[in-house]
Amino acid sequence: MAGSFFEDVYEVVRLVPVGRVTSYGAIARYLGTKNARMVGWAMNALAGRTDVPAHRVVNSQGVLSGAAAFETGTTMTERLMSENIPVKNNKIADFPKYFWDPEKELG
DNA sequence: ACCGTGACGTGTC
DNA sequence: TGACACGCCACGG
Repeated sequence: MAGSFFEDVYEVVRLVPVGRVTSYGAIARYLGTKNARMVGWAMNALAGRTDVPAHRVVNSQGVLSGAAAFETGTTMTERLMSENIPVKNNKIADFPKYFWDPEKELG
């Protein structure tokens, strides 16, 4: 599958269940890289695409650090809210409750 | 092959 | 708590 690092990232993001979120660092560790920035960078290249649920990826604190990359500054928040994920001030409330760890869930 | 860039993470002050 | 510095590495030019 490893066509490229980006594709691997996208594939993991697609595996995130509705109503759940994961973090850049979690994806980075799952893919074996030590740099979460690579994941963030891959997500940046995703701007405008709808075939990957980019809104389900936040930073380690549950903050929607990539909200600015969406259509509007509130698009990411609204998408999460529509999936029953509470967002307050660009941050997910009860983040640990909705966190989905690929390494733990997928193995 | 070198350089700049970057939706992060963690440790320190 | 909050702000800052540094490490990490894939990709395009």
